[in-house]
Amino acid sequence: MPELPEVETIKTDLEKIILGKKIKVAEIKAAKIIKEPSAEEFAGKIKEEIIKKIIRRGKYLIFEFLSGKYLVIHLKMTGQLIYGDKNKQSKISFLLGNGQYLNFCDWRLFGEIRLIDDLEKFKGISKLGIEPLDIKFTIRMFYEMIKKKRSKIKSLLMDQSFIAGIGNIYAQESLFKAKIHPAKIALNLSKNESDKLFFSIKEVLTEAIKYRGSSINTYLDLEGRKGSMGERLRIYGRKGKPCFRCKSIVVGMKIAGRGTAFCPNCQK
DNA sequence: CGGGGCTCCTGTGCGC
DNA sequence: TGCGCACAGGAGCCCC
Repeated sequence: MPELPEVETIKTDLEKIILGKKIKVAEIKAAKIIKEPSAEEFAGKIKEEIIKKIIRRGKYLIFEFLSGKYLVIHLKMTGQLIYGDKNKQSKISFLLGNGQYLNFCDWRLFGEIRLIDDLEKFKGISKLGIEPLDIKFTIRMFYEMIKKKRSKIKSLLMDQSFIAGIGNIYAQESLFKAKIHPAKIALNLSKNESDKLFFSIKEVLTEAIKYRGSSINTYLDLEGRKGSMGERLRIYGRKGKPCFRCKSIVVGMKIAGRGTAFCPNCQK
């Protein structure tokens, strides 16, 4: 799914077109995506809400309404938000005050939408760890955090309660950039490795935002366009191909149930 | 605490 | 050609 850079791209695009607009109606074709309240209640409650602010927290996209309520969206693996005409594949369509639609599309139906009164009462958000691009996330803090952990470093990077927003693509990219083996136990990283990984995370995420995210399979931005970060990925999906750095054959393994590619020569 | 497996879904691609 | 399995950007849950 969209990870932090993809959600951030949608967020900044949304800010340009949707602030101050009203949601007239929500048309619900796949009720299972609405997690709370019930789909019927959701449709009734969201009418006439006016969008005051757009927030990203981890991989969550949040609409803050003038009323003080929040629309919380998680795109999971294949969710998309497409703005414009009504979209045939749309699972939830929001008709806006200007006659345009915000379409939530999601062929795997893993996506989640909630309308809630209090953000912090929602566990999915309250348990999230630090934002990796926040200035409060420091090199010193990162080392303090990882030196207590016995888990594999890649599992840790993808743990949303540890750091919010990194998923399977950018965890692999950050580790490749820092030349660290994805299965290395976190507390065994040296201070130097920890520092390299810290900068790699920031650089990889920043680059991915600059190039508007990776469109490996399904991710599209608000206008239905692909991001160009996919062409810039250095390790994700390259199992069996030569490493860009040393030409060794990239290998794959499963970590936390997820496919993981790494260079056995560069990443120690 | 950590990790493995399964689950929610649909679609694609590969090996036999 | 056809079938069945593995796998896909997420993450919660159970169990060990």
